[in-house]
Amino acid sequence: MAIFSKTCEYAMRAVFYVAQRSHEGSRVGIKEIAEHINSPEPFLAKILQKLSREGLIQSVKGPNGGFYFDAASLNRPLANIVTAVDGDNIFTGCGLGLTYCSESNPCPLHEDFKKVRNQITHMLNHTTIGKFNMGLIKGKFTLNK
Amino acid sequence: MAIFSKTCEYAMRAVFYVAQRSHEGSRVGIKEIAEHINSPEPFLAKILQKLSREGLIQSVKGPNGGFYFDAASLNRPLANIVTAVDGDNIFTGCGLGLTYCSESNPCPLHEDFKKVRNQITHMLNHTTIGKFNMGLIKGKFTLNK
DNA sequence: ATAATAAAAGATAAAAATATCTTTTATTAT
DNA sequence: ATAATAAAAGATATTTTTATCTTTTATTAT
Repeated sequence: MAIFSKTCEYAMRAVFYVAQRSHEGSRVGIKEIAEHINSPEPFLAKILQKLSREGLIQSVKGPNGGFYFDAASLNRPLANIVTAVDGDNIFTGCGLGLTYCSESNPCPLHEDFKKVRNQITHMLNHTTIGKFNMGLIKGKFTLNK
Repeated sequence: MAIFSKTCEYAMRAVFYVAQRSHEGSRVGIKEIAEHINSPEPFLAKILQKLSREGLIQSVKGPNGGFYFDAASLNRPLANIVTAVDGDNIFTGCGLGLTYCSESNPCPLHEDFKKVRNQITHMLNHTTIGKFNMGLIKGKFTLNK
């Protein structure tokens, strides 16, 4: 069991890949994205459709079409993507799955778990979609396998 | 999507409840546990059976039987429970789900994600199964809903 | 206008996680 | 020994997540 769902992992990897290609001035088709991030193509299509509907990623149909990010979108935090595909439970939920748990009425793990959530929140809010463009272009990172 | 699976949430809540009752000198049946932590009884049974097989929780069959923790088990870290039910992906896995990702060949999120994992690892290793017994007995915490 | 391209949408399928039910085995008290 | 109790084990069912397939719609180039 991983921290993020498969859906979310694919979404994050796809977003990083599309961001890099957008930075280079290209649009990129589903097939190419799926190949480069090693995800099932039709499943990824569904994920990107959702992001597209929410305006988090841009797309155009037809020849030379594909997905891309405009300048504003490249500066959005990864947190937006995670929320869109997985909801906000990871930012706010109780570690023991208790609904009563809150700052004023904490569960046993609350204080420790809060630190974990804060770390996740910080990470996802401070990672912009375009943050790794240079590293990806330079081949410092890869997103497949 | 929560950090831990439902299975794992139930396991942790159950363990805390049984620990408290063990501290009081009682064994406790599946039905009572399930009621107090608000989990489906037969599903919880499977989870506890697994923990029992691995020697992480003690049990006796028959009248006056039930689950309990011996002194040694009360001092085990919660991490053992999590590993038993969910594996060790949460302690070691990559945030983007990449298998190549490692300290020497990191993915883009590696450094930030490492902090998250370390926080989780620390929390689960420093929380013993019996840690909240007093808080639970005094009614400072509850484990249902 | 037409053909080609690629995303969007809708319907369906497979796998995994979650949940339930039934039978068996071990233990205790009588 | 017998009856009662409670966990263990095995088989089955449901739900959610993950994955696929087909049809439609929009865009571009000719």
